[in-house]
Amino acid sequence: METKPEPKKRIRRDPETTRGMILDMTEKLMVAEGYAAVTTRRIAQELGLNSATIHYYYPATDDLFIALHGRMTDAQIEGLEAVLVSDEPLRAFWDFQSNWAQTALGVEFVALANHRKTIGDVIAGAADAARDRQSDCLDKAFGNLSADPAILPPIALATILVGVGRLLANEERVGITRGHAETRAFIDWALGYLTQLQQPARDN
Amino acid sequence: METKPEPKKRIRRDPETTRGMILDMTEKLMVAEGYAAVTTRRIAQELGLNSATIHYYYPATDDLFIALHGRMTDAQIEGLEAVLVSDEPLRAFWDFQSNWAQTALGVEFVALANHRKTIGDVIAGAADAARDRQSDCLDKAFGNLSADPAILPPIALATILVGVGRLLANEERVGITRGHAETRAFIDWALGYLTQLQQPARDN
DNA sequence: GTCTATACTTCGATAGAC
DNA sequence: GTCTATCGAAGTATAGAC
Repeated sequence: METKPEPKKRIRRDPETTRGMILDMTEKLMVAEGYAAVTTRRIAQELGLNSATIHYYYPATDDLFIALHGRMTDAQIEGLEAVLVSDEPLRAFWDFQSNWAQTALGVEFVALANHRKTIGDVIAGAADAARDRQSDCLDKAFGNLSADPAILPPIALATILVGVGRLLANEERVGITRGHAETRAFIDWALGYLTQLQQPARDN
Repeated sequence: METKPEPKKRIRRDPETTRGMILDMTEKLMVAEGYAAVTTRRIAQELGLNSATIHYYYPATDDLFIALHGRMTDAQIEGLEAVLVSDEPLRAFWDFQSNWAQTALGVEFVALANHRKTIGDVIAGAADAARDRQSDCLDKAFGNLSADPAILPPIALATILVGVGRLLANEERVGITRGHAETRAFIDWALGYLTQLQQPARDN
């Protein structure tokens, strides 16, 4: 006996609420299962929505990724503002980079950029801008972070901290932990050293 | 007028040759377009083969990834052996990590591990072993690389160089270059400093 | 060892009812 | 604004001819 399934209730929501729900779920899926797990059907299923609804807000899947990337970039800038007003800006920057949950998201976007050339351009431009922003942030908070500023300019320090932070976050996500404790210990020591180095210069 | 297409010629190859061709193409696709671009049909098309042939050698797609990962790990170990006999092992290690073409491949595998939990375990175990190996390598070539070995043990240095090297290689692949020159300059300086630090200790 | 052919699945995207 | 329904493309995997 085939019984015709009841038609699903149509719940009318505020458009911005739905947009937010969709982006939240996209982010969740990307971090937990990788960008390839993001499909309009999967998002709809997780949210109890219909896949056509996803397409209503984001006509193509690329639109979805680009929108989420924009939101991520905004959040990153906000986070950096907080670093600027911290007591220990350098350490705050490191904590932000190495523990920030969205580090994993950034890695997924780089991988995605490699797979889909279309959105690669968008992401590449935003990443360059973000590094400038990171550099400015360290610059304002610290001036120069070495006896010889030519040796370790803020932008190089930012790049290194981002690189190491990403490796740790990314590897820990898949269960790789060898060498991580030793690395964190060294970074911790180095940040203290750099801060100390900066202190006398500030007094002059 | 429908004309029946001529059946394709069946070329008999040495099995190991075909296996190599398949792995080569898989690697090429992963590096150029990301792991999501690796499909049995795509590989077959690029090689002028039939997709069923791919399944003959690697029944499931996961088998293909695992086989390639094993080959990559072997190549990595071979590369490290070369580092051991270099005049400047530390610099050789860095060159190996930051310019090595297979860096991009490693990143794809981490992303893949996140997407497919099944092969994630295999990859995680191999990555831990590889880091041990890297550490051994630096250890043998250098003993301890800091005035206080507790500060910067070889495994931490290996992790940092891998992290920064991967970030640079990975970003350059998608056109992100901000801060890279400054970072390379600093790493270059730091490696020289560490080598110098090591020199007197060797003479004692 | 390599091919043809096919069954089954999942995805993106759209038309149109409500 | 959200649903049903559907098309077409692309994927995995297998059976069986050659």
